[in-house]
Amino acid sequence: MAVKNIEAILNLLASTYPHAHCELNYKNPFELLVATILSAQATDQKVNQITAKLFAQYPNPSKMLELTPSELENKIRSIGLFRTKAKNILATCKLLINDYDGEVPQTMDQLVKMPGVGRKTASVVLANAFGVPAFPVDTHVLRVAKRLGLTTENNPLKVEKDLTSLISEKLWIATHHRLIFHGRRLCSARKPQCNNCPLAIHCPTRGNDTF
DNA sequence: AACTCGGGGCA
DNA sequence: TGCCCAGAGTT
Repeated sequence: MAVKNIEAILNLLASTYPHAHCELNYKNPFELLVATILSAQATDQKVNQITAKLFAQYPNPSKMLELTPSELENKIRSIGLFRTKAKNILATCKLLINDYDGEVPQTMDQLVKMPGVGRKTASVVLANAFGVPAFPVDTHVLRVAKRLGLTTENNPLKVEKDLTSLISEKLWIATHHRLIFHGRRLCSARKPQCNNCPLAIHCPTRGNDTF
């Protein structure tokens, strides 16, 4: 789809959020993969306070597999969905060791086969850990992109197609992070602060919080 | 498309 | 208190 103000919107996002970045703490692709699995429906802040201790003791798949499911559950219990996430993380570690020599693969097809890894998580790992062009679409991106008129779709994959065709490849991950920051600060799900929004002049839905 | 998982965040 | 959530998987 064509968006007349796309350049202006991208420039305003860049100037408003010049330092937007991945807020998950990690030192290697494996840590980012685990942290991103943990981040589903949880804040990066909560994930970081868990992974700080976890990664110090279990920095790779084989170390992580020294933990039983219930032991790992107890270490991540302070965030939600802990049983599912513990099971998925351990299953993913086994897959990494069995099929990838303990390394994190660098393609979307391989990553989304991992338990607990969907397209959003895979995109985060590809873009942030490997510099592979990818555009993670989460609920913030979904909501903000739709409000800004960058897409009319509701399906995350279709939204991703719209955004990646609309925006130059080298700006994908930066724009992703800027949309996240914007979605948390001003363009929140409830009561968006359109009065203080520097993008309002270009926003077709400004003042309308029903999107 | 509509569930389920789940403790935390926030009104 | 009672919603909703920085997704993914199953039905």
